Amino acid sequence: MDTSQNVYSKLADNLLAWYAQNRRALPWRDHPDPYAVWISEIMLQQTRVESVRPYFERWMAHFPNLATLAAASKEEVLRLWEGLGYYSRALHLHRAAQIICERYDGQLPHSQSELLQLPGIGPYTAAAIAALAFGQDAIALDGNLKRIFARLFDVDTPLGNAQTEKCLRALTQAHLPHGKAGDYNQALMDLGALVCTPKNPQCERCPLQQGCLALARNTVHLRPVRPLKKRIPHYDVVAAVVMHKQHLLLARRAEDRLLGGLWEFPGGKVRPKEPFEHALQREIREELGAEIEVGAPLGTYRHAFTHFRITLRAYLCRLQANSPLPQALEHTALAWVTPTDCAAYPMGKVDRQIATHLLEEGFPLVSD
DNA sequence: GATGCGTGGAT
DNA sequence: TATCCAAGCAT
Repeated sequence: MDTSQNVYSKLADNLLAWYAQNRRALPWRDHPDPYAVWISEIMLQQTRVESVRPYFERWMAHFPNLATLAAASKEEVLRLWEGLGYYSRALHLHRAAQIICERYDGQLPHSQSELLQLPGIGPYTAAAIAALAFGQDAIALDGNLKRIFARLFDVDTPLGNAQTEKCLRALTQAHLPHGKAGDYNQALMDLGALVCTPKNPQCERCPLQQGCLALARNTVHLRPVRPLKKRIPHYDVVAAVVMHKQHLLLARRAEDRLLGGLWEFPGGKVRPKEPFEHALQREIREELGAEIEVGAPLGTYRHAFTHFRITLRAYLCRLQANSPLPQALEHTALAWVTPTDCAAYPMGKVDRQIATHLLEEGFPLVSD
């Protein structure tokens, strides 16, 4: 008789039975190899399944295995990632692939401690790979699991709080069916995505409703308790489409900053009460050591980042006759391109909109 | 431990 | 339109 805890809890029983009938068909579930699990887990960080789906398919077609990823260029990797956001994920993925090739003969390590050493892999992803790819008893404590267990046990302390996290980890661990961590984790993620959703949860369809304390107390909509949010600032930003000798200027952003590694039309924040044209001349002088004439406005773009919003105004610009050529003083590279060339340069959303606009509206023919 | 890091969809 | 938020990680 097994007297250890290797007796599945009623919770896990009900959950796994529900999962057997309701599991989602997801592209990465058709790929049994650890590489696919890893790629999908990185893409899914803070990102919705429906956003990830086409990116994953395209990525696997382009980089079918770890070796092809390791051999790729950063530009290629970022181009395939463009639009997914949090671009350091792509650069970390690329660097980790190279480390795995060198240090582990191209095979993802199995232990969570070794996985944790790799760039872009934190506690969640290490546990997810260990459980889903290698069948280990690990808890991938993501937002879904936290939400579900905060409701099941009516946890009334805020997420992010160390005590709350410890409590939720203990609760999820206590119900883990040994040897079935892969299904357990994925079942909870599917339940969180399909039934125990952040808004309008479908409690009447939930396989765990009988044991849900928040449902019994009518506090489901209050759980989990979210930490207080800060107001996000708004900035006016200007960007220069610098034309010179029938080409326009792109600049590559530093890799450790916002939109790291992506190419942009250079510019920057407008200071309070500063005229837009003046701000643009100042930014180009500071960043590129060049003097420009600011010409026609090319458009206004509003965009929301996670922690601030911008209104960006783009202007057609030319180098002043006596200006030095632009240099990459704050960027990592510069390129003179045509609008058609832009497709090859990974960009963030707004810069891509500007590039597309230039392509569609025609390249302004300015002689100089 | 707090902050910085994208984007698109739902409400 | 504004807000919320979705399978976190690095510093």
